[in-house]
Amino acid sequence: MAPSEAVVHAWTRLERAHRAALPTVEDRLKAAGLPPLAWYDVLLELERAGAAGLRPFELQKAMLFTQYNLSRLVDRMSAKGYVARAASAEDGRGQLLTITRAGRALRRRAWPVYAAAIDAAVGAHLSDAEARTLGDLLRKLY
Amino acid sequence: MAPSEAVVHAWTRLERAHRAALPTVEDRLKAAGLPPLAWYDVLLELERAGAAGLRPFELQKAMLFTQYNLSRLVDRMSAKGYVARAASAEDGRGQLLTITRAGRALRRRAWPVYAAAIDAAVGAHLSDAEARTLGDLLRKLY
DNA sequence: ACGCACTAGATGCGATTGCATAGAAATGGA
DNA sequence: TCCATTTCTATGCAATCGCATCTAGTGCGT
Repeated sequence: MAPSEAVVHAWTRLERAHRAALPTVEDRLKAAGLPPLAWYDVLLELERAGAAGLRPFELQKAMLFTQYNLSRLVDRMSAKGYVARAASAEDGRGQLLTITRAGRALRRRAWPVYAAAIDAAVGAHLSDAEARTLGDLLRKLY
Repeated sequence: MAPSEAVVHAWTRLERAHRAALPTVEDRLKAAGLPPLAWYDVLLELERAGAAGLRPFELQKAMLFTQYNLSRLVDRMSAKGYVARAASAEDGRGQLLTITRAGRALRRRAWPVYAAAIDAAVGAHLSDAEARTLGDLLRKLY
């Protein structure tokens, strides 16, 4: 109930680190004429899912997105032709999302920009060992 | 330019940890009838600044907020009577923001809820030593 | 088969964000 | 001093988010 000072500090810095790093990445993507980060994440998940595709609710849980935000994000992405929506075979309510060829191309094109941005936002500040420790600790939070 | 795998993992987990923790905190504040987290941060900064107050651009840099978002946040907060806007004495363009009595009261009232939320989102998952290490590593990112 | 609670997903509407730009005052030369 | 540049803050407008709710299917108990 009453967090220790170390916990409060960790929280505060999580907030600030995120507020510093995210715009760095988003700005670089935008500067390269690429869509926002969330689009990349969706494409990556769908690409990993392969031909089997993913249901929106699975994507939602994987990405920790709200239901309505994912619904609209998929709207935008399918309007641009990066993801395909098909009726689910097993569930009459549901859909099955798959990445399109254009989606794969976009993800491939975005990766170098994204990678450079990650390096600028994170890699430039930490040694590899530190990055590993940081990742391990953050993993415990969710 | 090409981040190591450890760096990419750290980035990914930073994103996810933040997406998990932030809604936890925001939801609890809302459930208690309190305003969003950003309001708390503003009140805290202004309270620390004391009677001298802070200029909007100082607050903006301290909080890593965009200029227009801070401008509008201050609009809302001063409309509710939590912060006071006064013309700056030294700079004819600028303002001087101070926290009001009501603002201090709100912050005091919000803290127990916020503290419990931080503990749920962070403290529950980490030992104190881990929290300290995490805080130190995150500090390097900004 | 029926009724009912639950899940999947979409959507109207108001609030907030992001972008671009405006306006007004300070600052730094020539 | 005068002009150009930069800094500080606000704002119109479009895009996105958050909330509440809706529709359609599913699945279970009887």
